[in-house]
Amino acid sequence: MWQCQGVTRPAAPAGAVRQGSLRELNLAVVLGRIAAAPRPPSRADVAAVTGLTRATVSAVVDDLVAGRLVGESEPAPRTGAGRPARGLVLAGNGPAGLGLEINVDYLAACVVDLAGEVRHHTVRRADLRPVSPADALARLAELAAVARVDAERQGLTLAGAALAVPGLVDAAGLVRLAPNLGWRDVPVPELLSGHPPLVDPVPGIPPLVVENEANLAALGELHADPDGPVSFLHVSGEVGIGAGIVLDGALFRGVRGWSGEIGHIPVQPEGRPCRCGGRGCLERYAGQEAVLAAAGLDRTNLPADTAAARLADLASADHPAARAALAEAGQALGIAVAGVVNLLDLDTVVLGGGYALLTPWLRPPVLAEVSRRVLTAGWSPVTVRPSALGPEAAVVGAAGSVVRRIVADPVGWLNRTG
Amino acid sequence: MWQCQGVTRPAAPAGAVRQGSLRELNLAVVLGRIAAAPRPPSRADVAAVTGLTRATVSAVVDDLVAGRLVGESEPAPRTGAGRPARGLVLAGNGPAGLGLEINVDYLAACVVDLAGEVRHHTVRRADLRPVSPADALARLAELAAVARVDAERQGLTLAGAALAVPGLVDAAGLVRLAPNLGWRDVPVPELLSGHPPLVDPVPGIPPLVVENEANLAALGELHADPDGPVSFLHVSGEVGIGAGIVLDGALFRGVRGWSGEIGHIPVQPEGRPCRCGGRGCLERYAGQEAVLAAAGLDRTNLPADTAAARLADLASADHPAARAALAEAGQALGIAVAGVVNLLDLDTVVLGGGYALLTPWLRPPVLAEVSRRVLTAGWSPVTVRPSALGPEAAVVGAAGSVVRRIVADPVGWLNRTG
DNA sequence: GCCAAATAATTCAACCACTGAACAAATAGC
DNA sequence: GCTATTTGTTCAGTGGTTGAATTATTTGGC
Repeated sequence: MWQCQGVTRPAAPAGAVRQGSLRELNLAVVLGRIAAAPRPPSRADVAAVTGLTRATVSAVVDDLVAGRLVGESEPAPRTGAGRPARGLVLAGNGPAGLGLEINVDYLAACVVDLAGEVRHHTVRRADLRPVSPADALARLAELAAVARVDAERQGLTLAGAALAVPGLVDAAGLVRLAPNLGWRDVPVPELLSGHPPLVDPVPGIPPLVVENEANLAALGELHADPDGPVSFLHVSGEVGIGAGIVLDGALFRGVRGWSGEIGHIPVQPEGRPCRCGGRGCLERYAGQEAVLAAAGLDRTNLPADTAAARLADLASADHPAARAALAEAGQALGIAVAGVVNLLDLDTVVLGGGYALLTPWLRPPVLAEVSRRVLTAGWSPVTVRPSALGPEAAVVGAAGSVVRRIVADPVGWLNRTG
Repeated sequence: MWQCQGVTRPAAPAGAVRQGSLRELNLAVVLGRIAAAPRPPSRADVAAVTGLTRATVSAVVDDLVAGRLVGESEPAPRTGAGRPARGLVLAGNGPAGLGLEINVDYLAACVVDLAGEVRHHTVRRADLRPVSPADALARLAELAAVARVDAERQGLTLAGAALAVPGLVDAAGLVRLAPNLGWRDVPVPELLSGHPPLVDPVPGIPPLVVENEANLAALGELHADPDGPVSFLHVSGEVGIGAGIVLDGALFRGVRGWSGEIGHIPVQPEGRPCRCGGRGCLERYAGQEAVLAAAGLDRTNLPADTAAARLADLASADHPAARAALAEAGQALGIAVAGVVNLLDLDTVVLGGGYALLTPWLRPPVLAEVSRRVLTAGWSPVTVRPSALGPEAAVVGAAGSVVRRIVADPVGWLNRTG
């Protein structure tokens, strides 16, 4: 009688449900089930799970197969008596997503197919700070062209691209600020428009999304582990510190897409001045520069992407300054994370980017601060674990965001004219 | 060509769309449109906005009118030539929500109809700290019974109830901890089960939801201003400090419903010890107790609910200690809010509860810290404004959460057997 | 005062996609 | 080889939307 449940998000009555929407919605439902299933399901399995009849599922699957979104796995999984089922899998010769990344000392491109498999991956190391944005994007376009050729050779069609950038991006793809690259107000889509198109346009799928790398890394982590938590904080420790917030299986971007600036959460209100204008920001205690300085390392002759590995080596060898530096960084990180957990009630924190390698030394102080400062820590333990993808999370997440979009709404792909 | 847009939440393929779902979904769509319209729309208006045909809208509206969810406003709005439209309004004689609140020094009950109008409101002042949870809930049940009679006298049917509690509530309605009430592990639904039922059961609508007051207050604020922001932080300053986070028009509750514990965000990592076990929590700098002490007021002979008014009076009269106390509280609040805004990229902060009255003195220091510490403050101003509902936000929000649920999913009400 | 234009709401045959049951296909076990 | 069992397809039936035609009710011009 006194059944209780939380105040849930209202079932969004976004748009009206027209006649044809029925099929459109069920295409997404069936495709989503096939994508989420641990092993290739039969039509009958899908029908049982969704509540649709087998007749309907068959009809929907026919459409999906005709549109190269779903294939049948020939060696059907055997169960027992009865006619053997034909397993349904996401097509490996249909649409794919192009992931791109520009970072301080490398460019990267990768291709991910519908099933989430990485089918192509290139990283080109280069210090991009002295390079103009236009030149950097020109080099990126070359990588993209190579990726596209490789994808087509494998029977894939690039349906969209996402570019990870270490900075703040607005809704139009303008990079407002990427401090570590030295970029300010760089109109990425415009600068790329002179180059050959990256992808084949598909209705409903934006050809290029420019997004903060920490956000895309969080998405990558989300999709890397289908059985993982659906709500978590992903903290990327690079030169700066960014965070991606995943809530209920979706990236939370904030009002303007600028969420996750955890690096500027105050951890010592009147502490060290920060280039953001504030004082005592987390970045000044747990950012790469601060940790290297505390460990007594000279960052000028240490490539940014090897700093974490170097620190991990030293810490493994019981180097006292490195250990102390990581303990201090972990404590600062823990103070910020405690605030986040108090605010958002998350139960999982993923340490990504450079932090992934350093998890053994960062986790204890982070957990100590969390258990001390989080009101609900007694009832609900917080898990702190390293990223599964590490530094590749952003590119892979970028490519994955494209295919996820197609899985969530396959109608555009199915209706494409090409 | 290079159209850009953010990585959006995937269209949730929650459940399969069966044949009948079509009508169910459209009932919600049409009802939602009628609810959201600034003035009573005609059937034709709804058809134009939703994209459904007028024939369909008429059929759907017939169902809604038959189910007492929608009525026709007799004095139809005149437009020009043509047959006059009949305005559609949410019914004032259909379902309503019962809002309840238990706080430190009062009990409250209110009834809100589908349109969001408050049709009944009672507050009973009493210090509930010395009262046992069972007795407190017994008194609350009396208030509820009175509210129910009044609602029925007005032709309303109570379809569900929500109870606001100043504490942490789990999914089963168990109040794990309500420090200022002195409650710990109070099974509210069980204690209320001996009393006459609060509401008439409706399928799909939980008869009683127990929820944190700050969360419900944020919902109240959301519905109080239909043209207001859909994402904001609502900070309730009472004895403790709680926050409700509204994202895209929905309350964000966290993994276990324990989000919003902004009072325990560290603002001085090694500062004043807090009863939560941590140090330097916001509550120790901007909570009622801290502010009163800083202002030189004795909180023991000052009822909790008049403390804010007293402070506002003193501050208005240029009382130096009160001014200084509020400046210090505002600064601490600003540090915490800056962290939240950096993390979530919100552009609106609503000061509620006791803070509403104190906004003139809290806003400047809060804004100062925000503009100093938020990375994106230069491009995106943050608005800090007082709550529109003030201390009534939680009860009204509680009752409103019930009717919102019905509007979002009217099928349960329409299919009820009663 | 009457008629045309305009807008609102309803009616109705057509159609689309799902439903449910029957049926064909394919295998395991006896 | 026969039965039980499960998968997948076929097909008439049905619910709900569609679009056009029709009715209803007002304004405005002559």
